[in-house]
Amino acid sequence: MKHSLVAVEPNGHICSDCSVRKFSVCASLDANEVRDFEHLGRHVAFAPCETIFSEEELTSSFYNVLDGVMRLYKLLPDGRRQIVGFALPGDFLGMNISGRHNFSADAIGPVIVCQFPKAAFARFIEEKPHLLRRINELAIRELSQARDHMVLLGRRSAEEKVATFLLCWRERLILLYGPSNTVPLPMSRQDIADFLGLTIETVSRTFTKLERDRIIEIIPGGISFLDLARAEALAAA
Amino acid sequence: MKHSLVAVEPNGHICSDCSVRKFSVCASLDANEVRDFEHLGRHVAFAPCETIFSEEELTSSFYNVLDGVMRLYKLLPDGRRQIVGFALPGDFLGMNISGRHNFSADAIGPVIVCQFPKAAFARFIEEKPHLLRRINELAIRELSQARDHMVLLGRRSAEEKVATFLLCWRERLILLYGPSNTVPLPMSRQDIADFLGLTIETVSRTFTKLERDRIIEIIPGGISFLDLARAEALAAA
DNA sequence: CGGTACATTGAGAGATATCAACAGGCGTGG
DNA sequence: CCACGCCTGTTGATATCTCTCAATGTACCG
Repeated sequence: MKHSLVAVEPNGHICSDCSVRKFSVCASLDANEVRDFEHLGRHVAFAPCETIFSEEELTSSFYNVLDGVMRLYKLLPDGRRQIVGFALPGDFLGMNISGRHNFSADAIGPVIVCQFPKAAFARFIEEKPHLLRRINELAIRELSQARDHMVLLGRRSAEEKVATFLLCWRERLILLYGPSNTVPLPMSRQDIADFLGLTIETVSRTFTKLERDRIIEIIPGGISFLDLARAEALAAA
Repeated sequence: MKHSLVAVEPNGHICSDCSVRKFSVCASLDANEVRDFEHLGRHVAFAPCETIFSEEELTSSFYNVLDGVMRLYKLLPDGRRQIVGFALPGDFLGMNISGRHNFSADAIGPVIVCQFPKAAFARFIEEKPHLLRRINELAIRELSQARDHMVLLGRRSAEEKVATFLLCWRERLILLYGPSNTVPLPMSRQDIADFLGLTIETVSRTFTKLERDRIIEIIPGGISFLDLARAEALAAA
């Protein structure tokens, strides 16, 4: 794996133009604060499959995803993997209590992040209670999603899991890129399986079944919904 | 179900004497602030199985658990239940983005909470960034626990689930009440099953198996660890 | 003492995992 | 440009774990 921590724009970026500003922590900052904020972060690009940070590693930076998709996961000692989430543009990563990351993060495709040194960020936040409030808001939202995912992992069948995943993923993409019934899936079947607590074979079979039932159509790099209503019925069940 | 929202001490309590102060959100407040804080909360007692709040209900209050154990859960439309956590003294409940609770909370045994009207609490927090920071800290810790639980739900066997649960529950009780190899389990087998994504029968069988293997001993209202090392080996696996 | 709720145990079924083979796409290198 | 190999995904056959259904046991309480 190449280790290409390339700074794309060494502090030459303009936050006020940032494409993820309104989704991100920075949404809470006013024009003046954004100017100060610009000196804090630097854009960094990661190649597909590169690791942004690993579980148990000391936290030296926080990250704001600008472009691309990341998988966030935890490993058991014997190698079993649980993906705890996928990060999309606007997501803010790295907050923790212990000073160590409590999950790992890989780039799925090419990824660009805005990286903030932890110490400088902590100093900046010190006199910005509204930024803290924004971060808190994001944490609470994530917590709510985490609980939803617990329900999925603990109490749903394979078919329900896959249908729910496809619908939720679609919703997230709609928020970012606008409505569409075609849903790109940049992650592998293995990633989906590890997210849903299934095996790759079960995921594959379930996709095929949903296609046979004319609920989705499998297309290269994603799926397309043929019958959203029936998909939602499966997911709600 | 009786609806006994009895105010135990109608604002006659003294926060500085509070048993959960050092575990709770209030830990971040200094002596003066605590005095103001006292006027905000009121102690409320709930009988076993009473509901403190329900999912989707409008959030009118936040709650600080003072005594007892609560189950926090979500229901699927068809009645399947996933317990997303158990609340113990010191836990702070009710934060959300949407203005509605995103899970339900029942008392397991008798419970006493410190209830804060949402609006008053929001006003109080306004000029107390350290309280906000404390709340954020608790949210981030919970998020980390939620992710750990996702790994358990998605990737662990029944035996691993039960062993992990017993050990984690023991750790939490140790933090509150000091070390012991005897672990009270105030929740029912059904609660444990719904927490671990199992059925009651599987939980019962697994308890029995752990006892046959001389790892635990089942006692009325709880278990006792006979071989902590082997339990930890099962949980780590 | 009987009843009810909870827990345990057993037998069998079913969903998902496991193991194995095969197919398709893509890049590389001849 | 085509052939080969690799990687990912799909499909099939079988195994296994956990669930389901049913019966029994146990503790608590009126």
